[in-house]
Amino acid sequence: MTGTARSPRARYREQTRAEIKEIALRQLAEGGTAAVALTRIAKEVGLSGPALYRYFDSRDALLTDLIRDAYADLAAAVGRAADALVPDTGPRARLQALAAAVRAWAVAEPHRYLLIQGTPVPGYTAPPDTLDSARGVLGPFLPAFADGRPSAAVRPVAAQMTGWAERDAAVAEWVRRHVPAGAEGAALAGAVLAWSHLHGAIGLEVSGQFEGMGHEGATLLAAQIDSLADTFGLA
Amino acid sequence: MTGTARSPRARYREQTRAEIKEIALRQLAEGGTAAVALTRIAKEVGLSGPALYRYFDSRDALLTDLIRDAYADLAAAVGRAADALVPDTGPRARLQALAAAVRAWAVAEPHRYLLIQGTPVPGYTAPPDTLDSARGVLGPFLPAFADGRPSAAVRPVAAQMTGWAERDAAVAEWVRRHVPAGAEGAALAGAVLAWSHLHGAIGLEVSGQFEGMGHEGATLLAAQIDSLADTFGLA
DNA sequence: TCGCAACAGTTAGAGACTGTAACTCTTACG
DNA sequence: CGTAAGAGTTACAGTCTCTAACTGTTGCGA
Repeated sequence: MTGTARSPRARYREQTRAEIKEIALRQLAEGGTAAVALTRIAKEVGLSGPALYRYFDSRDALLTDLIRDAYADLAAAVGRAADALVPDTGPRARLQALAAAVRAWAVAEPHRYLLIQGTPVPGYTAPPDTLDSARGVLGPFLPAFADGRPSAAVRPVAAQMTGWAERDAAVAEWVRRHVPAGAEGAALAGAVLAWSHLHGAIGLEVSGQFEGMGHEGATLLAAQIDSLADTFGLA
Repeated sequence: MTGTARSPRARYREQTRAEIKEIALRQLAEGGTAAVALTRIAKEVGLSGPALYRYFDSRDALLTDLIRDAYADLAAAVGRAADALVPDTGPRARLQALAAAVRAWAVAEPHRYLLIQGTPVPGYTAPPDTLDSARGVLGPFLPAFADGRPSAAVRPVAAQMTGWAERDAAVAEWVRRHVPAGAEGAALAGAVLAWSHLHGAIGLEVSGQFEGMGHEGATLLAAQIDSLADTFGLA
């Protein structure tokens, strides 16, 4: 690996950065984004205030790093779930497994999920690599739709997605890494729809809007994913 | 109406509160929740700092008020859309119209939508009347599912919803106001699923995650709602 | 081996913000 | 018309981000 162990100084630096992030995550879990305060982190790590600016350009930079980490972590979780599937898993079961993996990650670390999905923090500091990160999460979903036959309801989406893949070479290349040629539109549409379903069901659950009702979460998401599989005629 | 004009003092008070909220909304639109600052509001309204605490107990109280207003506004928009439907509108068309109304409101005022759907602000200060507010938005969706036949995919959700309605009298009463008896489970399931679909598609669009792709938003939501109508066998 | 540049850390402080305390002026109303 | 409630004020304590200017340390090349 690159960057793991260079000079002793660089190693120490990485270690301190990691410690800062760890404390920031704890604060995030305890009080949301607003509770992440550099001064308090500094106190906890035994440094005095401005020293943290040696490690992060600003509070926003720290949060951005946290966001990137969360995306990577989620993508890894999804990837692990995909790898754990037995080879002859049907597309429907694959979909359910991947969706469950996303939800499990989100429920286990709600604050980190909210960090990803909520409005970033200040204005719209959408980092440019957000799209790539989303691709990392969504990639394993693509193959499930390779043999899908989109119903009339979602065919307009598939058409738009085909157009997108034709215009954007990077996207086309990404899709082609997961899916045989010819199925780009359907696969993309399926992935985006899956994303939207995940965002809806998990977002509601994680922001605690399912308090009164006998908590389902898993049931709701499973139902939506099952419907999605129906919509694409998956086996 | 009650509370419109009482004493001259009370009237002035209401006026000032309204002015404060107006400025707060502008700040919200310009820089997100973090940009709403009492001191700057005070400066703009011509008062000096702590005077605002005569009108709002705290910054959070102000934001909570903004959230309540946003919910009420959205519910009103949905209600208006429902009232505008011609009497013999089919359930599928009704669903599409209501969903489009929600999306239109959200796209017109993204910051207010994010205020509603995102993590409130600090921790989880979920106001107790959030559920009622959500009901106000969701109520008009219920009748669309009165004659619905949930598919196997969503039947587990309907079952859970039936159980919920049996346990929670307030919910049961609310549902019964919109839907004939016997259809509670299906109607509730449809409404919650619709909510989740809306949350997913609109949330992604409003947080700007659809940048690269040929912007759809409306297409995606329409497709999801159409699928939902399929799932419930709506005409 | 030594010198110095890059690095890690410090204190001091400016500026924005939330919220409290103590006080004064004004006005509605009994 | 006297007074209590309300609207507003200044002063201030405390938290936070971030900059400036300075000091101590370390590792690396000459």
